[in-house]
Amino acid sequence: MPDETRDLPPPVVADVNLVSWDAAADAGPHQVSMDTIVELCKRRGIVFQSSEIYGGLRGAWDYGPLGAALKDNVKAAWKRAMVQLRDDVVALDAAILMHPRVWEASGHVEGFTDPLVECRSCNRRHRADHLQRDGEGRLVCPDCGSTDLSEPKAFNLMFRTFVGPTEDSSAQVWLRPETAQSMFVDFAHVQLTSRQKIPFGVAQVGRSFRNEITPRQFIFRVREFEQMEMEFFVRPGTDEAWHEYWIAQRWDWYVGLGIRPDNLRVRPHGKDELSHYAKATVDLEYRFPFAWSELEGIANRTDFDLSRHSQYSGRDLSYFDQERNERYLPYVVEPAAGVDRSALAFVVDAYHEDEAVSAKGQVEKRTVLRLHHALAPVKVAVLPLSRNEALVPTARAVHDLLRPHWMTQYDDAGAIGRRYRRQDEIGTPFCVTIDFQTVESDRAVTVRDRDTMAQERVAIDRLVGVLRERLLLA
RNA sequence: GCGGACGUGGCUCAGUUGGUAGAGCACCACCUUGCCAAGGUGGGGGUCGCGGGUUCGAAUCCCGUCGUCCGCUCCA
Repeated sequence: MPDETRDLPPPVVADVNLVSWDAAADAGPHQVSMDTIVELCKRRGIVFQSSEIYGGLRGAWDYGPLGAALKDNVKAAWKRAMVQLRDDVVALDAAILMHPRVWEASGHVEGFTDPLVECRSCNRRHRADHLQRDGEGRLVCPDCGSTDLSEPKAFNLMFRTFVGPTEDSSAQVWLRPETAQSMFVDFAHVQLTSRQKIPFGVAQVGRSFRNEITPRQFIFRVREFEQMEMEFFVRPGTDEAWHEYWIAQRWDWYVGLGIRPDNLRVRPHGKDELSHYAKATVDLEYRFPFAWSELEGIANRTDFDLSRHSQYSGRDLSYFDQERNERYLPYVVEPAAGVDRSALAFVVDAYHEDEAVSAKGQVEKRTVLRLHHALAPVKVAVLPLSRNEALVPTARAVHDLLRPHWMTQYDDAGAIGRRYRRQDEIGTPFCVTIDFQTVESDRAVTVRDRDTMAQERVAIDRLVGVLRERLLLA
């Protein structure tokens, strides 16, 4: 007798903020403007425009030293939660270039390259060359009969390139518009070699490319971006429960990394909004300064993808469930997140302006990025109280002590208060300060907390241990 | 894609009716202070997004182009 609950998810303990779509709720209050975020990112070398000295390229952005570290941290946190801490998800790192037939099977070639018109009455899209015309030669919508159609447009949202030296059509390939397809195409191979049983998932972080008509909102909508996608293969009939499960899991991931729940919501897609492959989709949305916008889509893709790839490749991608003694084509639940969007949301949510009392006793504005420790680009800054020659060698030694453990910065330029502010602005959780007492008597340093600005004196011998305890790295 | 606005040193901006660019902050050096930013002195850095045109002469006028923002559109 098979255990009927074996392939079901654990119960969902949901405090998920399920909301229905409400356009009126669109204009929420924002603590910080996008301009401020963009300016901070540019000024501190976190993110700036690609190819800027040539005038820039639309929809392409470069991550500077701190941004690269932030982005790496986001991806690492995702892989840790999705793969490392789980028995039932394995990783994949597949090629961006894939056999062109993949995109025929997936529906992307059809959907992306034909001249399409959109009906302004019923919002359906149709191939312009398949429509009838009325007596006056106007195209007619086959669904509602309206002639109010948009001009035909080539929806060429995939980037095209060529393998090999010749640019003939047989050499044409696409840059992938999503990472998901490699998980489907490689499904059987990964399942076999990893000895996974359904339910299980395949996770991948990687670049995708979409020739968006209108890149917008800084790094929110771009043409080259990174995705964190996981395809979770389940037995048909258990898909809806797993869908709920993953919605809750993904919610917890963002909240666990510091996103305020008030700024996060789950928006189920309406029927008209569903993709061709999906039975149900929800968007996990963040309240960006410009609008509530999608961070991640969590879709029930059914067996659409495996079925299509079985059909197009001629390979049987069904799965034999030994325990149930039955063969079936697995259903797929897919949490698909954007790295760039998440990074942006983490920065926006972490941005705070508070007040601090200056050396002169005046209340001054302080900008602080309250990033989760796991996401902060720099974990510890080492600051000698001054550049005095009595302090510098010890400060350097302390820095050398810490840098094997974490990403650190050493800074001795300018007043100590200014250096604290610099670190606050990039979200460094702790500053370690070396003063005269350190070298003259107690061999201890002060550890200063980013959020409270409180300081504690810690012996250098205990420093690594204390910081390890304080740093919440996952 | 359409309409509007904009594009001056790393950042934020000023540049009068066209005559070959300034400020604050930042940065660097030195001095000073030394636990929560912007004290002193000195210094580097821009030819005004890019290309073309008008003009004796353009950051300043015109055209094109690239890019940014807003609205609409689009958004697998």
